[in-house]
Amino acid sequence: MRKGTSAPKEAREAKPIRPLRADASRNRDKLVEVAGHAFAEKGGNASLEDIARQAGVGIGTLYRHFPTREHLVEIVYRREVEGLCAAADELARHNAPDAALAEWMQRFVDYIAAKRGMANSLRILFNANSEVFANTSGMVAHALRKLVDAAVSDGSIRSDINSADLLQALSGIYSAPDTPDWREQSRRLVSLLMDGLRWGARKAM
Amino acid sequence: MRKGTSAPKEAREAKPIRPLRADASRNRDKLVEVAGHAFAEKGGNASLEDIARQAGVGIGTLYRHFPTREHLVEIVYRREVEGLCAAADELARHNAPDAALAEWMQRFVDYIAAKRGMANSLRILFNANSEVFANTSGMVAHALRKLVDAAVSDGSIRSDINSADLLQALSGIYSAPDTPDWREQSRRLVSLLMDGLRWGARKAM
DNA sequence: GCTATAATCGGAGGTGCCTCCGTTTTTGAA
DNA sequence: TTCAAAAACGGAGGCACCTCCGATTATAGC
Repeated sequence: MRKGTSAPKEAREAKPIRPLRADASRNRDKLVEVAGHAFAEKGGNASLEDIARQAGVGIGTLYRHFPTREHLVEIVYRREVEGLCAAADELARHNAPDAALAEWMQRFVDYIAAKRGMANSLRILFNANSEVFANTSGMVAHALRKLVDAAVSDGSIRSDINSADLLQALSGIYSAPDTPDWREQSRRLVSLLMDGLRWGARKAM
Repeated sequence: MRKGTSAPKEAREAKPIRPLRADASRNRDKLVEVAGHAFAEKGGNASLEDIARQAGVGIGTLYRHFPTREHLVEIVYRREVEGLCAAADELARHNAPDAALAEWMQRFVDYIAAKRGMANSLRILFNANSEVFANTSGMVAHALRKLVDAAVSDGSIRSDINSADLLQALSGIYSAPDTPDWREQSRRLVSLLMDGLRWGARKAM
């Protein structure tokens, strides 16, 4: 939030009776896409006017679709979580179960790295509207569980661990302090976790 | 924070070798005073330009004294905590110990009520600079302890409770959700606490 | 294809943030 | 008292936020 005296926003996304008009829908998609890049690059307070400009629409259009900065952050956030979770299925189809798990966790780290910049907006969102997070964190847990279960069944990782434990470890990564080499450190940590998981698995390495 | 692309602020209050020039000191005091009212009335993002205007100085002067909004919030906050704690001694001098304690807790509630508006700035401050809070919360604890100890010694409240317990209860008030009748509810709660404290005291009521 | 109309666009405008720097004031040493 | 240097003042300027509403455009029914 920045503007001084304005009252708290209450505008909620009215459920459209009729589908979005074709141009509107196009613009909206473009805005979300551009915003994703902008937030990743410049953090959670990238200029909304820049985003509108890059998407080739007026600032008014941006605000009609997303009444507040947080609305936009939320959509971007949700879209990326969905992407991350979809990638889990994709990875599982094309890799050995343990490799899929390893790769997915690395992507998780990258994903979190991108989100650190918008931490502040996400926090505001969290206070206002925590159901979004309930949904999305549920999705992440589900994706992780499928990968872990597959790898356990396959015998490529040990069976005395469950996905909740692993999620706990990954959460720790999220809340670690924001040092310059955070990303590298986290990637090493994930490697370490994977080694631990493979050690003592039924299937020899 | 609102401005988009600006880098994080690092400016710290340089410790002045020489005392502030007379006019500067006057302006600074006036700014803090006006800011106190403004934050209480309009919340933590009252317009800084308004504050400067009301204090009769230019916006540049405000920013020279307080490089960020949070600096100003911090000073106001600290000043008010000090006032609250000083009031404890004052109350103790002019009232019976239990009355002093009761009154002080009510003032604590009022004080918190005023601060709810600036919760967001305080949170940012807290992340950046939590030593301020360590100091001030220590002061509050100390003030409360003196009042409680005096009332216990005097026999006007029961002795099987300590000031830390009471502080815990008061903290609960702080974190309660922000309903419209928050203040009234909290005042009643404090009354209730006081009744509990007096019940079973050595000295009959 | 044509048109009425509902939906959408887009940018001007008012406000706030913060910085920068020329101008003014205070200070203290002569 | 005088005056040069140091300190402080203050507002213009550039950018961003968000709102409002006249202009534009897609859509549905004919």
